[in-house]
Amino acid sequence: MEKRVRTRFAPSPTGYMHIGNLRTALYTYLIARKNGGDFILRIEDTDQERYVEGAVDVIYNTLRLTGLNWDEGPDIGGPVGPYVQSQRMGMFKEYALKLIESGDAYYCFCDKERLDEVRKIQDASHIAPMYDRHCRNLSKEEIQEKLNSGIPYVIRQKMPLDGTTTFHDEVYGDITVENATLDDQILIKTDGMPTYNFANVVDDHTMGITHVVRGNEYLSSTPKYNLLYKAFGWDVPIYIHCSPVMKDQTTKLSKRNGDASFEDLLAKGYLKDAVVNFIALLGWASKGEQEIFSLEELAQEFDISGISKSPAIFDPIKLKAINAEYIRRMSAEDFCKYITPYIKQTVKRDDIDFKMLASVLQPRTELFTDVPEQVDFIDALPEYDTAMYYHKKMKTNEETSLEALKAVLPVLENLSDWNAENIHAALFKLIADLGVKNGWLLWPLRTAISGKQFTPGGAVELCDILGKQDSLARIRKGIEKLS
RNA sequence: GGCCCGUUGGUCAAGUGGUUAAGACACCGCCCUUUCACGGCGGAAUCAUGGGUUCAAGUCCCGUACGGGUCACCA
Repeated sequence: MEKRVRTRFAPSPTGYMHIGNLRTALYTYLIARKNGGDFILRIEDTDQERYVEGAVDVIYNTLRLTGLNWDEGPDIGGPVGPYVQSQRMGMFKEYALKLIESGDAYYCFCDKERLDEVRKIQDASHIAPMYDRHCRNLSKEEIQEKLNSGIPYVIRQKMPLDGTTTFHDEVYGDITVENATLDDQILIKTDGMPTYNFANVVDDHTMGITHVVRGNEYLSSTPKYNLLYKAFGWDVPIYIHCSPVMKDQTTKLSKRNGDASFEDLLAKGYLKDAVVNFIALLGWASKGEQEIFSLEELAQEFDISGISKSPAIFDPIKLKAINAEYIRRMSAEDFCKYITPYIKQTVKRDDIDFKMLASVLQPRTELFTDVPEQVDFIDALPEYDTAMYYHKKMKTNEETSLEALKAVLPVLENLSDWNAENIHAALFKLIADLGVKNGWLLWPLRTAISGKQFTPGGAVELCDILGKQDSLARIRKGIEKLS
């Protein structure tokens, strides 16, 4: 029987959800769901110096909001807890001791000064900085003596001195390194606590993790992990290393560079589902040509073989396009609900039919935050230049526009039942009567009532939205300006 | 610097030895149209580079260039 798939997202609580991290979480989640397995959340909080208040909540909130629901985690528990790394600290030393017994690790009593000295010499002679294995071959007696006299020690991994180590990664294929290039890394620190590298391996194994998904900065330490699994006699997990999300050709997206975090993107008006969809596509391609996916669809479609090796540049323009696609696919009711607060930022008058306004806004909204500016002409007619009445293709200019507005005014004044249908009928009858092109009449009208170059909707819709009184007042204002 | 990894249009990318080298975003043009959008149609635009293997190379091998990662008692 196949082993049940178990994946884990193991973030450090930094108080900030980086887009690259969220993408890793997403892929990790999707692999679990696709295979009917478990998605586990483990908080790696052992770096006390980086401790940030409320940071764990940022992780919970982001995962919940995006729908990346975990099956086991600190808040809901599970069979292999605890799920907070700082609460697991007791178990690691005995694992390290086992490795000492098997000859895969050793005590090291070197102090900081000696290590610094060694490093300095290596630097000076341009040798790769590495522990010089000074304590690797101490006799049993020497070790016991130092232990007895209470000299502080660390436990280091004993790397093979020759040969090679090969591991397989689902994205990068087989990677082989010379064992001689592997440092005898520290497993247990002077304070008895494990290093990340050690804790990670032991945690992943004891939690039954089958697929390790992480950034490719871990590619170079993976051989050491593999040797650890081998030393313990444990099954090596399936590795999936993901290339980073870039800001441009040479720079990673990062907090330091002031790049967008997930929460920043939401604040900028992006829909959470659009962001998730976009980052899924950043470094992964589906077999088919579909690009818009719900989380459920992604869980169906996701395939590790579609993950790309090369880094992907975060393109805000593409994100915006996907966001616009999500907006267009919303039901009219939902859109109206979402958009109302944004409209209200600039529209204070209470005689506006929001439903109607929303319906003209929907096909031309890419970002909710663009809306306030789009509707800023509704409360009051903005100051505008009469040059706007000139339009080459419409064959209009200031004179023809004056003529057009003068013709329109009485017709609309006499319109008793003010709605889009009637306005349309009246205006097109006038156009027919005058024997002019639609634009000759409608371009100046739209200009007069909006004072804007671009508007959500044409003259008819705008008249309807603004109401009879206001529309007529704006037309008179236009006539005045043009006279 | 040592080691590891990567490189298909502006961007995301398909491609697994034989393709007119998909598709999407962006861009340009046209159509629709009362503006802008939406929608429809079309266009320009890519295999980093040099060798080799092969009847045939974006695809396999070697070198070069460029970019990234990693070399902590951090995670």
